[in-house]
Amino acid sequence: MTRRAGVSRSITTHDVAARAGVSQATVSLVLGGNPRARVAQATRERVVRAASDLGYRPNIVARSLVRGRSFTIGVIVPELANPFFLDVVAGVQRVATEGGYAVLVCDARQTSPGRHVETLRGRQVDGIVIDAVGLESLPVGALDDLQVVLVDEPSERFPGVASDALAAGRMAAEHLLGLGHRRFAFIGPATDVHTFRMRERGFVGRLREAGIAIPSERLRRAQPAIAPGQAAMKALLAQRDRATAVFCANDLLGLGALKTCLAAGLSVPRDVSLVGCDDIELARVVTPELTTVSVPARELGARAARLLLRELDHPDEPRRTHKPLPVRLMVRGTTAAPLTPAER
Amino acid sequence: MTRRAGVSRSITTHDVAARAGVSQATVSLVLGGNPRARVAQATRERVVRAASDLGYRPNIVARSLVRGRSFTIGVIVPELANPFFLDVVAGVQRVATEGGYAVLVCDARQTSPGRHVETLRGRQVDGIVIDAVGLESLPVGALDDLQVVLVDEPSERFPGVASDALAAGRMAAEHLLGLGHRRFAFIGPATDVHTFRMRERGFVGRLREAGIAIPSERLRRAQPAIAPGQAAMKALLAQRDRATAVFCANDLLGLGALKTCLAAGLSVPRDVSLVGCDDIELARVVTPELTTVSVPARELGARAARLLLRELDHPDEPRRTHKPLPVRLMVRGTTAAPLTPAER
DNA sequence: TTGTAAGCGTTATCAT
DNA sequence: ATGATAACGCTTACAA
Repeated sequence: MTRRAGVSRSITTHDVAARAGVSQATVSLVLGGNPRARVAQATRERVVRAASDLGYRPNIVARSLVRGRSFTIGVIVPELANPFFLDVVAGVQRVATEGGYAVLVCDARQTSPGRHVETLRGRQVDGIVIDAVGLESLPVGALDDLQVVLVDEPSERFPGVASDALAAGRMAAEHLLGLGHRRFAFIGPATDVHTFRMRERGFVGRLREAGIAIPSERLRRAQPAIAPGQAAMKALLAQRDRATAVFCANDLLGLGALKTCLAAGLSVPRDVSLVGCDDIELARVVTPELTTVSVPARELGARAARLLLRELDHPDEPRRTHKPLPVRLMVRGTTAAPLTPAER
Repeated sequence: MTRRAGVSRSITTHDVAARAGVSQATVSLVLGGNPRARVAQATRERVVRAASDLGYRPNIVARSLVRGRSFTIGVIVPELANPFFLDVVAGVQRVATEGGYAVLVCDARQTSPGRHVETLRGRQVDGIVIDAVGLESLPVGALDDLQVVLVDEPSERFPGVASDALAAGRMAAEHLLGLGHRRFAFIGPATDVHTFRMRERGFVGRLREAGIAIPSERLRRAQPAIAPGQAAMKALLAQRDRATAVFCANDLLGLGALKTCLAAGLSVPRDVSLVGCDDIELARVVTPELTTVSVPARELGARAARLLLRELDHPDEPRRTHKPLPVRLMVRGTTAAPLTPAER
C-alpha cells in the first residue's frame, strides 16, 4: 500500500527493533506494557531508548485488531444540549480517559439510538453507557453481545446506576408543603423515561400522604426542555384557582416556567413558587435563583463508566450493584410561603 | 486467540464467503463499497444475501488498519460546558457522521490540548478540528503530519473557518452608540484567543471612531464564563461615574453581568445596558432577554468539518478559503437609551 | 469475473 | 531472555 504522498510513514515496532538491534517481538514485549514480560534490563533499556529516539507511538488500531478490543466506549444520552447530560458525559469521559479508553459521544437528538448502537458496534466499541434512553425504542437484539451499563433506567438485563428520583420528587413536595402550599401543579414529560416517572411519583405520592391531590388540569405534560416549560406554565397561569406551587420535572422546564412567570409580570416566589430538578449551573444564573433538587450528574456518569470498565477489564469479578445516589434539596430564590388571601 | 467466553465471535467476510460460496476477497469487493469493483450481478446478489442473512457488519478497525485511516476525527474545544462550543461540536458531528467519520470530542478544560493531540494521534485520527485553542500552547511539532482545520483562529499553516469577530464588536458599539450611550465598559478575557481579541478591537475601534475612549478601569479582564462575569460587573458597579453600557466578550460573561446587576437591585436596561456575544440559547432564557451578537456556531463547526473531510477524502482538490461568517445583532431586552441626568 | 496472496502493525504463543 | 511465526479482519494488486 502506498501512503498519501508527503505524509511520512509513522514509526512502527519494526523500526524500533531495527534501531535497537532486537526482534520486533521483543519490542512489543517491552513496550506493550505486558506485566509478565521478562526482558533483560539491558535489552529493555536499549528498546526504550530507541523508541524514544524515533518518537515511536503505538498504533492503537493495530492493537485493537489483534486484541479484539478497541479501548473505546460509547455513551448515548437523550440530549447533549441539556447540561445535565453533558455533566454525565463529562463524568464518563474522566473515568474512561483515566482507564485508557476513548469515548464516542452520541446525542439521541441527532440520530436515533438504534442507529447509534449500530455505528458503535461497527466501530467495535467495547461497551456502551446508555443514559435514560428508553430501551424499548431499540430494535430487539440491538444490544446483544454488548457490554452495556445503564444510567437512570432500571433493567434486569444490564447493570446500572441511578439517582434517587423518587426522593427528589418527595423532597420537592415536602419543601413546598412545609412552606404552607396547598394548591400544586406539576410539569413533566409523558415519556416512558423512568427517572421522570419516579420524580413525578415521588411528588404526587408525598402530596397524597398529605391528603392533597393534583387535579388533572394542573398536571401538564411537556417535553423536558425550556420552551415546553414556558408553554406549560402559560397554560397554568391561565387557569383560575391556579396553583401556588409548581414542581418541574427538570431544571430546563423550571427555567422555562420561571421565564413565563416573569414575563407575565408575576413576582416569583411571591405569586408562584417554583421547584426544578437536576441543579444545572443555569439554575443559579437566573434571577431569582431556581430552587431545585440537586442530582449528582457527573458522579452518575463516573460511576457508570467505572462499572463498565470493571466489567471490561475484570470480567470475572462480581458485579457491584449500586444503590440510588442521594439527591439534595437546594432552597434558593423561587420558593416561599404562598400569599394569604388577604395579601392577594 | 480465544475470545472471552460467552461472547460469540462476530461475523466476518470469511463467514459470508463460505455461505455465499465465493472467496473472501470477492465478499470484500462486493461489500467494501469499492466503486471500481466489477462483480457479476448474480454473485453480488448472493453475497449481499448471505451477508444480510448472517447479519454481517464490517469491522471498521480492520478496515482502518489496512487503509491506514481510522475514519475518525478529533475536535478540541476550550470548554464543552459553554453552549457555544457545544454547538460547534454538534456541527462537526453532523457533517462527520454523514461522511462516515466518528468524532472524538476533547474538552481542553479536562485535559491539556497537547495531551489531547497525543491521544488523538495514538488513536490514528485522520484529522483534527481545533477551536480557539491557542496553538502556541501546544508543544512544537505536536501537529506535524496531521490534518488540522482551525476554527476562529487564523494561521498560515492550517486552513480554517472563522466568524466575523471584528464586526461583532463593531455592531455592539454601533448599537449602543445609536442609543445615545457615551460611557462604556468592556468585559473580556486577556487571553490570546483571537476571536476575543477581535471582538474587543472591533468594539473599541468603533468607539474610537466616535471619539470615545474606554478608561482602563472600565476595561475588565475576566475568563469567559459566568462567575468571572459576575465579579467583573461587581467591580464596574462599584465605580463612580460608572458605565451606562457594557459589552461582554461572550454571552456567559453577559449572563454573569446581568445577574450581578439584578442582584444589586439595578434595573436592566434602565440603569445599565448590556450586550453579549454568541447568542447561546440561554440568552433568551434570562429576564430580561440578553441583547447579543449572534454567531453561527453550528455552521462554523459544520464548515470546519466539511473542510477537513474534503482534505481527507479529496487531498488533491484545492483548498477552499472561507471568508469570515457574518454575525448578526440581536436586539433584545438588555439595551436601551441611557438615563438622562434628570431621570437619574 | 473471481480467486490467491500479500500485507496493515500489533499481540501472543511457541521454540530456541 | 529472545526470536520466529501465526493470527486479527480487511483491502487490493495480480493471477487465473
